[in-house]
Amino acid sequence: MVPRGRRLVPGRDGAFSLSGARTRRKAAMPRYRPVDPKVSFPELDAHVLAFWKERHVFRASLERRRGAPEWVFYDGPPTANNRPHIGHVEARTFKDLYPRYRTMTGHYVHRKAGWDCHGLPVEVEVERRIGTKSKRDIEEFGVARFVELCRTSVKEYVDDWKIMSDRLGHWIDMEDDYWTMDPSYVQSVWWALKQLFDRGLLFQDHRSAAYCPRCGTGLSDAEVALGYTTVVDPSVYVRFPVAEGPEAVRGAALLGWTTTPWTLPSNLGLAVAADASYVRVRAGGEEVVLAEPLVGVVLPDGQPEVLARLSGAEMVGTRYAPPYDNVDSGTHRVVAADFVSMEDGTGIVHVAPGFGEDDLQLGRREGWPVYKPVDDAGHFTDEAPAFVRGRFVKDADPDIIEDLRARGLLLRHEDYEHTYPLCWRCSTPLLYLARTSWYVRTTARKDGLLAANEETGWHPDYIKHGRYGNWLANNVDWALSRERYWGTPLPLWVCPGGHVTAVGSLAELTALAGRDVTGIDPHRPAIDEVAIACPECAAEARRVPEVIDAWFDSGAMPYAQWGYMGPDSPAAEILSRRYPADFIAEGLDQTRGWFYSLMAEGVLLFGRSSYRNVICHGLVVDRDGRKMSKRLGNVIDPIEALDRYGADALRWLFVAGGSPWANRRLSLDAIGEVVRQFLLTLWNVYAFYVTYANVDEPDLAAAAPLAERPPLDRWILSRLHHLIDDVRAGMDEFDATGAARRIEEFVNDLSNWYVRRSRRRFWDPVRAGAGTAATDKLAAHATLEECLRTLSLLLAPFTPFVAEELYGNLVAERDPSAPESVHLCDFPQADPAIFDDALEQEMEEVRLAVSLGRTVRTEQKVRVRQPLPAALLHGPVDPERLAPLLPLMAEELNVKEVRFAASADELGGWRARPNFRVMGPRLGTRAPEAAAALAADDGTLAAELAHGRPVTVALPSGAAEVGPEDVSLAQHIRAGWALASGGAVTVALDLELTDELRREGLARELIHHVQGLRKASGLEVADRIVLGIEAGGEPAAAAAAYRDEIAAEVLATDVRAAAVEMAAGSVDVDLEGTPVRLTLRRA
RNA sequence: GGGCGUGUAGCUCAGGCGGUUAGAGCGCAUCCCUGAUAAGGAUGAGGUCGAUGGUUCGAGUCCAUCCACGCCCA
Repeated sequence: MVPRGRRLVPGRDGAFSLSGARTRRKAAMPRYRPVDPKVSFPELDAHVLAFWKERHVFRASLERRRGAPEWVFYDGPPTANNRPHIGHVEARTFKDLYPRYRTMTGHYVHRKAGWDCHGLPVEVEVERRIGTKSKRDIEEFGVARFVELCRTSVKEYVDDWKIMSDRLGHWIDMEDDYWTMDPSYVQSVWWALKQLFDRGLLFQDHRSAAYCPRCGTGLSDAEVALGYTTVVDPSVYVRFPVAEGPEAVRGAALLGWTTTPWTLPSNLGLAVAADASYVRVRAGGEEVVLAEPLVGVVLPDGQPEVLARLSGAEMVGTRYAPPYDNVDSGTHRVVAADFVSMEDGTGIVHVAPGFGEDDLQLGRREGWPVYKPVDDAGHFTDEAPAFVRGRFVKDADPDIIEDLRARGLLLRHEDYEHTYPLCWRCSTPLLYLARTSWYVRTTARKDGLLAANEETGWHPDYIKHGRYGNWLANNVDWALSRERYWGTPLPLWVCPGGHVTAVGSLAELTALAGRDVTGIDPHRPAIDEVAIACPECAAEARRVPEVIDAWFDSGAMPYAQWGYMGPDSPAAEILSRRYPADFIAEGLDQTRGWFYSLMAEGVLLFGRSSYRNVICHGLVVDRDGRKMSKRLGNVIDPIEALDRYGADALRWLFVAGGSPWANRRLSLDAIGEVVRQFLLTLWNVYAFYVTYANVDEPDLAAAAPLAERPPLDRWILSRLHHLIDDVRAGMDEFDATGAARRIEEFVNDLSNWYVRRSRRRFWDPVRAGAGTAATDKLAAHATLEECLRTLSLLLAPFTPFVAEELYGNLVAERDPSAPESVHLCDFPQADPAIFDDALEQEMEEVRLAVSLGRTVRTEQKVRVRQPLPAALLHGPVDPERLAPLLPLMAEELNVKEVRFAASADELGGWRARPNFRVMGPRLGTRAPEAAAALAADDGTLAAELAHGRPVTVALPSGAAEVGPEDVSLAQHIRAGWALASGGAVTVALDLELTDELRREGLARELIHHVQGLRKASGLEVADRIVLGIEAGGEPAAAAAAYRDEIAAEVLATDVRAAAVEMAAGSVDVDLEGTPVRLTLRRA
């Protein structure tokens, strides 16, 4: 165990050593651990991870909030059948970010990891390995062996996930995690299913399922989706002679259309669109009925003569003669259905409920039987017409078409190209067959689901009433059963008498079975061997063969992760505290997956959704917008990316780089950019601070109170406190991206204005000796330290590693009373007393003016090292308020003074641009005319407007009055003038140079080159030197005139006009055509 | 085929309620600054804002249709 206050830190040489017992204690405050500007973030990660592990910081962060209000997070279990990819890093980033934040704001955020173990993907993975191709193969292989391999496979992949999560800094409890295959989890799911069964929400019905006749197995929806291809099928137009119906159709034939002729012997009805228009036409000597918009397509030849017209609704109830009389269902009539399309076919759809899903549901609505003269292998049974019996259905298509033609029922036959699913294993066209399935009656709770959705905070919000809301609005019952092996067994036992018994636990099963089965594995095949006596008739009941949809497992995690088995179970107390979740986060692809199963089970079992807020992030794609896949070879390995750039870079990229909702085009370069742009900028500021703080070890506690510090300090601290508010506001409304962008802007301001403008304050007194500047230096140190310290806290949830490093060095390693980790601290709270909105506004004006001044210098090709006499400033600013900030501007622009122009007119002419927001509505179509007049203005009109006087302009459509409010004014810049204008602010520079100023400029050149030489010679910042300046002409005169200033600036104890002997470094430079030789050595 | 989303500079992305001159970073070119230096600043090149049509005094923004890509569903 490492003693308190000591921790592993990297030494200067990159080696890690124990630190904490400080030996160098010169002043009131100890030195900081030196910071290498050439940081390696992956190395930083490694030692921070070691620190967290060593000190059990995650556990401590939870312990610290024990008893505090809970903020509930649920981990959506990843399917453990593949290695994690870079997209999972995004999900984990958000899963980590918000819980860390809430912990820092005073909540107890329990985080239990979970793994989704069951399901077809796992089976497929194992099948690939052992080479089985069908269910028969698996049964020959042995279900017990097969299931064992599934279990092993899951465990292997979970290890990969743990490594990735840990490396990313994702704090989640991996020790006490939940596995959906654990017996306690399975039994909790059983409890839920029994609840549903007891409430009449679990029932058996038919379901249209895709079936591969070659493999002899049903396919899951996901598998079917893999196999959509363009195929050519027969397209047949068939006559259905009307037997009885409205006048308009009597004696004609209804014209139906299908691409599956083999389903015609199973026809039970015809469907039409109620609000569409249908016509009876005479064509080629016969009369047929079809949808009006399709007449031209179906009957292109001849001139079909319209004999009658009626709506689909009027056709409902019409009876017709079916093409085959093998079925006597008494159903052969026209019904209305909303799936009838006017895009192709005839607008009259042949309905065979034994096959397609639409047909099945329509038949269910109409109370029709599920007629299916086809066996599970796709062969016609004895119920089918004699000439096709025993044959494979697809093979029978040509014979059926021929038979229809022979009997005069076929109007037309052609080829039809469309997308249709093939078996992803063997490319055989799939058949849709009605099979029995167990369902959850979610439609009975549809109102509850819709209400729960309304109360859910979706991020992004358009999911609620878009993708997800639409899905709920079209809710159908949840087809729960799967005829597979590796899954939660459906806990229903059925006796020969058809009595169904739902079993809620192994204990219940033990009671029913009359033997102790509490120790058995609740999976196939072991569970299938347990028979019970039917409670109703005492006959032997066996379990149904199905397992359940793995989505039900994952949706059960709110209660099953605790092994909840009802209000009397030991887990009831914990569930009452941790239900529902305040927050979940997963990818957009989960909309109809986990987001649904989680909400549906919550509503069905507990009457409410299982989550309050959800972050639904986009997917990661490659830089061409393509999905990342092994096949395309465009995957980014998360571990490789983490090892190369560090975890913080990836995390920051996902949070701050673009919208979380949109798909992300990701490349390794983009990650590197984050490092340079954000992390290195922050690191440079940090390294800068530590370097100078270590030179003279200031006593920060003695710094002047804020009100007495310079405006620059008050400005950055006001910005800092506004930042705190902004970050909190963003995080509270799940807008981490907005919060991160505010932080980015702040770090930019801190680095490129605060530090840039404060640099001298950190070292001047070191060189000049203590004096009046000492107070100012202390203020600078205290201010920058506060900024960095606060940033470490603000950044802790976002970039936990670099935040830990900053906090450790700046706080924890110096103050034994402070928490040892930034993640054990409270999130900062803004102090409104520090806000100074006026100052922030004024600083913006000054920065704009500086930018304009730089523009002038660039345009005039006058380098910044050359001092100029004055800058002239004009704009809608308050000179008095701006006055304290002018020294900043003078220094940055290297001018002797900044003055305000008495009037803008002395700087240049005016230009007025139309302000359409005002002028547009007022002048309407004449606005463009007025704009043209202003564009043609020579400055006269603009000058009037600039002085607040309205003008009358002559327009082609007549005179119009234009007032100052109709325009925005800017200075007009004439070529050759040393002046620049942006918005209403104008800056001019006085370019008149005296010999005096020229010499000062040369002195600054000399200083510049000496500083470069110092560095090139390997000197430390505080080393004193002896300097030799060999020059002639003006540079020599400048060196002589500014000897003391140069000496002070470059820390020279001696400045000579000759070469320094034993020089540590020398350089030859050219100053305005005069050669100069500089030499120096340590004093 | 349907639903939802996305499409803005070579690349990654911003662009409250419509306001006419569309921005940032990276990359490129030129210049500048610099004891924070593998940073920073200025200027420039680079855009038919996916396409077409419409509404409006005015459209990247609103409407319609279409195209491409992604996800989900068939």
